[in-house]
Amino acid sequence: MYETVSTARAIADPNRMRVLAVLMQHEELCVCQITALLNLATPTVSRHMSILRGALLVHSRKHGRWVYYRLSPEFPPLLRQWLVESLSGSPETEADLASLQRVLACDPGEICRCQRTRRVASNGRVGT
Amino acid sequence: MYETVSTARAIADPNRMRVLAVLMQHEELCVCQITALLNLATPTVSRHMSILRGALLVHSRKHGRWVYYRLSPEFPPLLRQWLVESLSGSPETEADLASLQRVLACDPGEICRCQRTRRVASNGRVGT
DNA sequence: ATATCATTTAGCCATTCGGCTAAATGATCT
DNA sequence: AGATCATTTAGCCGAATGGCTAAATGATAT
Repeated sequence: MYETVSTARAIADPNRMRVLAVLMQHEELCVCQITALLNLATPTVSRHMSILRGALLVHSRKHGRWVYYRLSPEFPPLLRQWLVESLSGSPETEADLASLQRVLACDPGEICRCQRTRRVASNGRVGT
Repeated sequence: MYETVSTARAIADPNRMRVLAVLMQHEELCVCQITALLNLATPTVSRHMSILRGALLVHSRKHGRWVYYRLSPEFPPLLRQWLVESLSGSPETEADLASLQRVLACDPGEICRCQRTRRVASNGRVGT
């Protein structure tokens, strides 16, 4: 039963649910793409993804410096069906799928560069 | 989407999941019976149940001083199927179903009396 | 009307969660 | 080897969670 609870806890967060909804439509995304989608700090996204991985809902693959995430093959089918049924058409999901298209239009390297720049810029501005 | 998240949050707690698992087998239980099953303080159970009701997973019916809870008719069927599949056979669920039989063997008035007594006893013993 | 009783609400406390920044890791490229 | 870079880990902080006790509520029964 604790496995079931841990699965439920994993999906019981809006940002993690958004990631899952998107991964149901797109197969595979790297961390920086997810970061762009959720508009959160990279470490925050990384922790969310590790929670999803801990619950076996998501699987990660390392390729060079990039880490790609996709839904795990053992994602419970009924749970997935419920999420699809329940999320599809919601304004938030629609908006995320639109963002996804914009994210996919850039190459990942570009996205990372932007994220780095943004970080540095804000650091520079904050100092004294 | 926030409704979906709130549903997920509602089931993302072991004690609430236990209640749901039991209500899938027994249709209707009153608060004192659930309290006996979970072995928690009554107010704690009451709050858990109000969270489940808030997520529309559970429906309550008042009869005299007693309040009876049952699964809501609009409990998402796919979610329910997943829970059944995922929880059935787990040791915790088995144990709870066994407890359920013991609880059902008593009449609810008796259970309430016990709970009152227990409360009073512990209050009495703790003093000074 | 008063007392009793089942449940809920209010309020307290320790723990968990989710965000962030800074530092560590592990891989690539000069 | 050393620099650069994508991601993860560590650690901090305020908000939410889940437990409890005490008090309030709303219904019966005397």
